[in-house]
Amino acid sequence: MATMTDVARRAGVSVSTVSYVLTGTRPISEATRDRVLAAMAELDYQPNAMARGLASRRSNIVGLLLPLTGRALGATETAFVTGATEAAREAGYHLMLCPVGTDDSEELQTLATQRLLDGFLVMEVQLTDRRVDLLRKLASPFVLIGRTDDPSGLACVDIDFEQTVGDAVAHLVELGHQTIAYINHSDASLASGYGPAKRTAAAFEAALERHGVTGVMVPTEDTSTGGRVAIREARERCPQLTGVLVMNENAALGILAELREAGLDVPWDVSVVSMVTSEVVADLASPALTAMTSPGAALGAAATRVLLERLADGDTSTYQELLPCVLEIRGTSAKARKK
Amino acid sequence: MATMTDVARRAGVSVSTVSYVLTGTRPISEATRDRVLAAMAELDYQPNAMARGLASRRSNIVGLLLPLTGRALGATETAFVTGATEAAREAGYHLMLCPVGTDDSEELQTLATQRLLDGFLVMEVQLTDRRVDLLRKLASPFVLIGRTDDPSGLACVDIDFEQTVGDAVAHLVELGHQTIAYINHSDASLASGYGPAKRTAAAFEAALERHGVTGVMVPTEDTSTGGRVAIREARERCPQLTGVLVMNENAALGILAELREAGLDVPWDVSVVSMVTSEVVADLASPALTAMTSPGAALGAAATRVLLERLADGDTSTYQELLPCVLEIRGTSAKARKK
DNA sequence: AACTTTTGTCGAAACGCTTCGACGAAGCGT
DNA sequence: ACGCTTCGTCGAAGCGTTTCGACAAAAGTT
Repeated sequence: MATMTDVARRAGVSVSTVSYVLTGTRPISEATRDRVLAAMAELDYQPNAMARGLASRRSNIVGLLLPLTGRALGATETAFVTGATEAAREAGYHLMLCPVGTDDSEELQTLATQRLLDGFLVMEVQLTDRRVDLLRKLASPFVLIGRTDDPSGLACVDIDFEQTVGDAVAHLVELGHQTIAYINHSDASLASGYGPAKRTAAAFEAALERHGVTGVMVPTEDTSTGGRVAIREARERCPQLTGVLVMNENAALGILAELREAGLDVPWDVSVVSMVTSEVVADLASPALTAMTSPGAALGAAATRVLLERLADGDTSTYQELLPCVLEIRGTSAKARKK
Repeated sequence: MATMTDVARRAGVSVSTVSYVLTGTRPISEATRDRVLAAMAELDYQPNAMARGLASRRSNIVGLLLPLTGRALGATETAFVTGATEAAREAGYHLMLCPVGTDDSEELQTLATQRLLDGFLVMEVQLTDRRVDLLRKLASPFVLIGRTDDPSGLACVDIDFEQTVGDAVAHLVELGHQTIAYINHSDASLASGYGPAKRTAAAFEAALERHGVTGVMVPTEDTSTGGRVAIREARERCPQLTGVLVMNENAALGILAELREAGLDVPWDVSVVSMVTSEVVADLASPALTAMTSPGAALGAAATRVLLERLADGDTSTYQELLPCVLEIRGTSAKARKK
């Protein structure tokens, strides 16, 4: 394995010159640069990442804090991860997956003080999140995917839930639906202060009011069965319901099945709009789900860009970027039947 | 940030002694060890990962080579990634996601010669895979998830497709199904030599013969629509067909929808068994899919363990470990109707 | 009792890079 | 032609560890 010293010797220059060619920190004459570059090529030289990291105090690696709950990642999260990874690579950075529980401060502290990572992307942010306090204390640069209840002083990239719910409800109302159910995440998420659950709940209320239509919110488990149970409950509480908004991809499929078995036709009897849904899952359903497609990859890429920017210029001010899910009309929404 | 020198000074020993306490490379007296440990605790000392990596030539990071095709990862792949990550962490290692195309040798070479990673986990292995040759040439330790056509001299961990297909067909035959369709991956995958596609095709033939039943194989796209098209074709070619084996989760849902719309009842008219399927997706379907559940997380963990073992003892001999998918009977398979 | 080993510790030399200060050679305004 | 800045390069001092050789003291071997 060739080292910088080898390159320097071969090019007839000093080690520091080689380093300057590599990093561009100081001007180098064209002639010298060419000689150095040639030497590198001939020797198949690759800078040693560890040595470089030690000397420069930057690893060019960012960590992705991802609480692995044991259950699989949804398509949205996956897209996020891949988006972030790609964006990092394009900027010459690497992405390290860090399966650290939301309140495993021990582990996170170790990770952050090891100097292995230049900064962090924080996923699955809670409304009050201990990781945020810790990272702040340790002065590690980080960007949240999501928001705490008070995002001042933080850098966040998140889905614009208010807008998304608003657009979804608007879509249903435009189609003539006057009674709309919102199948949210579970009671437990709501209680634990999970941001998306709380924000969408509020946004749903607001949207109903704005359009002067009525509706119910039913929290439920993020599973197919959860969807079945929820739609049953919703129809009991609101028999005249013709529009359904559902937070969870998995629940959406359950809802479709349950409605079909109840002898109701989707979209003609009931329209269903699924939120924060990936294309893959939307297409799995029959008919394919009309959905608010989550900008998973875009979110990941945006978050990464923001983090890298901040690493470069040391900026630490408040920053917020909200990306809406975009309405993708497929087969589960249609004009409401005349009463 | 405290360094080892600080700890040494505080404990009244030399730096090397502190290092020995940390790494256990040489015997240290109980008394000294305690003093050092105490000093570390008082100073909140954390070894610097870069310095350690430079000096020891090991980063304690393994790379996961994952061709990101742009489309999202399936549940199986996701489980694999999380399984690997967890296993690595338990052994004091980190996992880095490396989105490197199957034939982006350039990128891989850079990655491997950078000395950032101690070894590689290789996903999405092709029957003839250039990455394998490259890693071998560079003498980078690696473990394949999957197999090349000639796995001699390699370390592989893979799904036992032969066994899995065998079990699935056996299940259908036991239920009395005499004509079985196998909906495989696409023609393109087959042509490009994608291992799972080819291996299952062969295993399917063998299983049919073994049980003396008839069947067809239909390759198709890994989408819901793909499943619809394929089942239509299968029924045309084999009208008496009552059992379906399907490789792809997404296609499985399409098949269910198509059969339903054709007025056929699953499982009573046709039984469907989905292969290499995750629980989440299986439960999404109505009825829930009878499936060969893929051991995603277990595979990831196994691969990681093998890799770390090899890193530790420098072993480089052939190794192969095959994990079967296990049959999970849910709602889409039942006794064949008497003719 | 005279040896060899093992144990516990130290000092110093790497590991392969970045970065700082220095310094001659140009380039420039006057 | 005189200082002044800018350019291009070098040497050397880190960065924070691990690891090697050395060595005294303790423990085993005959």
